[in-house]
Amino acid sequence: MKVRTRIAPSPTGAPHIGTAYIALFNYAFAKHHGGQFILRIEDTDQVRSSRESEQAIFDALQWVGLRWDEGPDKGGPHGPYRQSERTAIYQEHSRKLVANGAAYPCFCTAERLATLRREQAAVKDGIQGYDGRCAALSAEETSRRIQAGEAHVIRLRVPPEGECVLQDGLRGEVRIPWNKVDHQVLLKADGFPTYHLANVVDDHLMEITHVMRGEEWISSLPKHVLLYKAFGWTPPEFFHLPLLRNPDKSKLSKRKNPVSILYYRRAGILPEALINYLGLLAYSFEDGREHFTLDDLAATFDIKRISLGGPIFDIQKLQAFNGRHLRAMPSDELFNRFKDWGLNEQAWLKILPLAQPRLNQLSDLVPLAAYLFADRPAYDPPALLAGGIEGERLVQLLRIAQWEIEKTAGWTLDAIKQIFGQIAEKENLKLKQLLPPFFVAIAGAPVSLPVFDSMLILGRDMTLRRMQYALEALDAQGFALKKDKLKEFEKTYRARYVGGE
RNA sequence: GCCCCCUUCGUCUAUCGGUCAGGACGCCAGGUUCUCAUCCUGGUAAGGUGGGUUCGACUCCCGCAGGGGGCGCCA
Repeated sequence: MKVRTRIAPSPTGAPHIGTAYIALFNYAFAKHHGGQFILRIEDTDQVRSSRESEQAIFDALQWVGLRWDEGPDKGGPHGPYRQSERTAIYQEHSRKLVANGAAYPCFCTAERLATLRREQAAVKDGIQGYDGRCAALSAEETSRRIQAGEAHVIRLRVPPEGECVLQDGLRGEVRIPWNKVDHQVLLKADGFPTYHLANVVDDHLMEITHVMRGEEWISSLPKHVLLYKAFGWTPPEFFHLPLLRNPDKSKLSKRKNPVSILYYRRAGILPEALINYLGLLAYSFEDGREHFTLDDLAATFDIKRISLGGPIFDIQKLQAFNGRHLRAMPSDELFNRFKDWGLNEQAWLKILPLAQPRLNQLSDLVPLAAYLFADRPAYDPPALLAGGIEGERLVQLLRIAQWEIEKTAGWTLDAIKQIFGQIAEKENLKLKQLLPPFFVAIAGAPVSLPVFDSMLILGRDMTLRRMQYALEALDAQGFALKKDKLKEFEKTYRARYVGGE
């Protein structure tokens, strides 16, 4: 049997470091067994998915050197590799499930479900999940309502009792009572599949033999094996890998850590160092070596050597490994790395028009532009407040800027101008009043090259990171929004910015 | 609240019942270096807890505790 593994990211937001981490093990396993590694884009969430983000995933995975054998950009015998282009396949499979009784149409509205959830939450010790109302509908009523054009989803029929016995390649047997498994929606009212249906159908059709994915999926494994069974398919082997964590041990999140692969690239992390570090998390070589390449990992990979405690993503150690790689390089190679990284003619040609009006001597240029090549610009935290905006207010403004920056479709000068123009307007500030702290956050000083152009040059991920650095600097001075206040504020923000644009 | 998973230095990990519990990052100290960094040497620091099983448990089993994940027409 030919080994086939896959990485199946969702193109929402920045390409996640966790994607590279899971992809790494899938890649290593496939290559170790002379098999194939497939990239599939899971863009069934029409609202959150974007082509821009998909492209960023391609770039990020390519950058770290995880080459896929089949994927949306290069095709293959089992395409299309983008789930949004496979809806007919899912619908057809969904029909099969309804026909053989493994699934059923459900007409319950979002409101009823919300009420149901609220009621269930109120009952202590109560059961959770769909109550199965539509599962009991007669065939006549069901078809009559469908004929009438009533909106409906397709739900998975789950055994009412008993236990689902699962096999996880790392943990062995896992048992989950069926009555704890929800009647999962498989096909949404818009005709798009949910993760569960699309994932199972695709993994089978794409002949995936080994599924290595995040541990967060283990509790939906019963649904997945049930689906394989309902289709009459042999399930692949499953391996649930431990999740990357923040220093506080929660699941790695962008609120607490930079998670964009592109940020690390911009910050000057070498792809081979990132791979080396990621491979060190949850995995160890039998011979104890700690410095290795992707090829080394693939050559010796043994999935049984994955350890199960969720590793904390430690940026400091990543930097230490990066430094070792960097220092070991011959100068000429290092020089080439700098050029690839962005210290090149192209970059200077972008910077020069901004710097030229400010030059008196040639020697002025590099100091003026230094912050564009830094990770964290150096400044005294109080400098952020010099513009006159009070600390807590500034925290709010930085947050708003982050949310708006994440939300915006393209990263262009116009988009950036619009973001800050809008913030100034909605917050009742002149741009001139709003911007000083942003100059400091981005450039490290209240005067610098134009800040919007700087953001454009730095890129979205690095811009976001500098907002985060500024928030940290403010936090150190006692200005921060605590968890609940932040949530509250985010609601206010949504109402003002997202609702009424 | 319910279900599932996990548990060795601060952090990443090694250990296939018998080890002075090893390595790496961090930190500390010393050496090299015009300074700093690098590099080298040394040090610091760990088996959550209570029961079993066993001649012997970090290692196997059970309870508890702690941590994490899941409980969406998100993935």
